[in-house]
Amino acid sequence: MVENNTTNTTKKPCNNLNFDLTLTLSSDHDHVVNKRKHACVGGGGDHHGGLYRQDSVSGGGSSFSIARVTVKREREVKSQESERVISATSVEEDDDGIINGRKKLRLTKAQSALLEQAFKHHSTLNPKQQQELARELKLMPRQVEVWFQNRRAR
Amino acid sequence: MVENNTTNTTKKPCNNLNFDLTLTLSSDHDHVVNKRKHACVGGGGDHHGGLYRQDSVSGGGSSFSIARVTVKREREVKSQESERVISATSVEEDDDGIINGRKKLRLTKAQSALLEQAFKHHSTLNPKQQQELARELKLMPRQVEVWFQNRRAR
DNA sequence: TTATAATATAATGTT
DNA sequence: AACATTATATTATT
Repeated sequence: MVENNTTNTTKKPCNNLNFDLTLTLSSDHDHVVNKRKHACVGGGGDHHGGLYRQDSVSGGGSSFSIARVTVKREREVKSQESERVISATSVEEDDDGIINGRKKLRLTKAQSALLEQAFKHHSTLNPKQQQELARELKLMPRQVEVWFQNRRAR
Repeated sequence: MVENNTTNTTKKPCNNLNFDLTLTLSSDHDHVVNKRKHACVGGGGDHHGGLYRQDSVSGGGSSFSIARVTVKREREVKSQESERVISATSVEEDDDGIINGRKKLRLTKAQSALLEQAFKHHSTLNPKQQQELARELKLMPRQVEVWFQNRRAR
């Protein structure tokens, strides 16, 4: 057999359940983005760990739901009406979820900006800087690291 | 999920370079191009392959065409034909009124069917299969790849 | 609006 | 860490 292609990708992208709730705030110009996800009851859970969640807000150990703010560029609206929606994604397991498959988090503008700034300084970070940055961004060091790797790759 | 390929290492070292050259052919009718505005906070960091239409029927006369040549060089020489994938894309107006930019092609039924079949076998393809499939479908490998990605995501 | 092709990017794996 | 690939989210088009 010359071609041994046994890439057993029996991974089911069955992840957690997402609730979308929309609330309106007033702020700059962001936009509504609502995405439907399929809900899956957490059954298997064979996934290898590796991903972490970004969250950790003061408040103790209760489960907290991260809010992903997806910003979308307006076409050419100059109205300063402010209506933006924050879709908060509630996850059932949030303690130290290793149950996460491959969640893709979207960095906020602030986070990206900060990362960019840091990138301008050094394209690579020392562990110390990495930790620091991660702390500021409320991200795991690994995520910061990954970001830098991806950034370098562009 | 680490499947070893000890017997075969037909991996894709993927040392590809992309040349993109644009040639204009008899554009006697100007039209509005699409707008691909994407201002990222990253600031000058996006590069990704463009994907253009293939399958030109070349019926009409007035069209504005863009050709993108993608030359893939492989580090590992193959005993067989080393085929460089040259995809020249023309844009026509009859069958698909697609202009450059992000054009969305519509797959024919036959194409979809074949892709579906292939998908049933493996939800992912190795480069070789991808190339083969692309060849049969008269599509660019990239498009096959994208199709599989989207299919998986469903 | 829905469906889907195409793109961008976060995360993973390999070398 | 670079490099390659996959997964997922978002954008754009029909």
